[in-house]
Amino acid sequence: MPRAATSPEPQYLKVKNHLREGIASGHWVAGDLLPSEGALVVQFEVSRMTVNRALRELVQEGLIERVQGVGSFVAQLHRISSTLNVRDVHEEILERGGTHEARVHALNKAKATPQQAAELGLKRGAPVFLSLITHLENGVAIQCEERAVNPACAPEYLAQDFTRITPTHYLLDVAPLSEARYMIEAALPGEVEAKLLGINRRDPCLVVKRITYSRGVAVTSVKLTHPGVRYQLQGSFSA
Amino acid sequence: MPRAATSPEPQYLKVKNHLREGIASGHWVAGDLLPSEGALVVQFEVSRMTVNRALRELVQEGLIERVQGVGSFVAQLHRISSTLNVRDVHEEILERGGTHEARVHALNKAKATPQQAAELGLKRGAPVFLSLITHLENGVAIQCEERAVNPACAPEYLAQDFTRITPTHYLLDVAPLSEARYMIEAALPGEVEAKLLGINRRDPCLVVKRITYSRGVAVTSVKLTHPGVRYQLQGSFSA
DNA sequence: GAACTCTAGTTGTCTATACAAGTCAAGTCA
DNA sequence: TGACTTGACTTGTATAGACAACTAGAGTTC
Repeated sequence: MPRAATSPEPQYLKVKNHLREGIASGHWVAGDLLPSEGALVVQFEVSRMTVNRALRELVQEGLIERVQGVGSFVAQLHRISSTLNVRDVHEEILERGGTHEARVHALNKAKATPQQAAELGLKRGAPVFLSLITHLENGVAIQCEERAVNPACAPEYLAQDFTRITPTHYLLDVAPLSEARYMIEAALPGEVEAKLLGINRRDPCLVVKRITYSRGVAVTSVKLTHPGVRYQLQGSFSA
Repeated sequence: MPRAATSPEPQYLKVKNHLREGIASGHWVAGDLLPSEGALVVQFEVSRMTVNRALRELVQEGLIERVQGVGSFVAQLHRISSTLNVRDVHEEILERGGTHEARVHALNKAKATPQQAAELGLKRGAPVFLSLITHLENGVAIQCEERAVNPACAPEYLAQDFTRITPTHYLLDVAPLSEARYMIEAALPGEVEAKLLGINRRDPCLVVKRITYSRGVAVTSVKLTHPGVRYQLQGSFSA
């Protein structure tokens, strides 16, 4: 049977929205058994593949859970999860309509400290590239970026002009991102960070530590220090 | 044609992994044109629906982008995005193997301050329910929870025993979650928070502010203050 | 050269069917 | 009673084909 030709909204979305609304409205609550694929096929007069796609996507969105042989259930919505974007600061500032300026305070080769070696999977004392850069939005420092780079992944790192391209951007170009670990905490700035950010050592900072991997190899570890008074992470979540 | 009966890994996953690995290995880099569905159908000897599913899921994961009439391309991986779970503190502590204890310091009705009214979409001076609770992990305070609740959404809020069930959990039971906004920042604790958390007023704190909505109506706004030295948000991301 | 048409190739959606695999309860048999 | 079988129902995956919507480039016409 050919589909209704003048359908603006795809059929699978109709099924999906029907279930979504039923959950949002409380018609089905967490744990409830939803209609089976077969029942939805009859109700919406579509093929099972279409219903199946709708349900698979709802699983993917975390709204429902399915058990083979049993049925589909409304998921426990007892967690508020949201996509946190840890983004290139340059793009982020431009998106806000601000101007971005980077100041390179250090860019050199050094022997890895034990911590750096552990984070990057190098031998203690092996060479690493280090950079210390502050990022300014409309002339005000909002991020202090302390970075250690695995030389094997970006041999030309020291030759870059980081006032023109951010290390994040450069490294993503050089080494395809495959994995990242991050940690967010509140802390007081060190002496260096306080000076570079132009803040008092007692001013709280939002610190993001991140290690990124490419093809299973640690490329870089970075500590991003933001003045708490000038920087927030924001986001929203929609069921 | 029947599928190969003894296939442990589904066909669509084979296609998906092939493309994923090609991207991770740098065989295709950001912006590259990927093989068309038709080409993959020939290469893997599967139906187009199977290839299509693989590609749709890769779009969903942000690894590729598709343009109708043109082709499929490797996405710009210039953002590290990760699912941030802002979870019920009770579950979170139990998952770490710790013991959770809640202390209710206040639980009362009051007139909404202008800020509370604005956040919850109420009239200034309208009644709101307020609670002030600290959460302890293994006897140590790790979170101070200051909450304002829209009475229309949870009329029985004041009658709950929040030493037994967390407000987060109770509210999610009463009002199905549909949307949330959050903000994460570093700040110094107020006098009350410092006292309740047993920390110095100069100790930096990780503050999460969150407003949650149910069916478009604001249910609750909450400010969660964590001692920076005892609490971190962590996560990982995998392409 | 500029505007238009046509066409091959691509993705987006949908169908009808099929078999595999898992669950559960009713029925059967020792 | 207890162990086993059977069958109905569910989801998971896969197929072969179809039409729609869109794009880009080649070809045609003016």
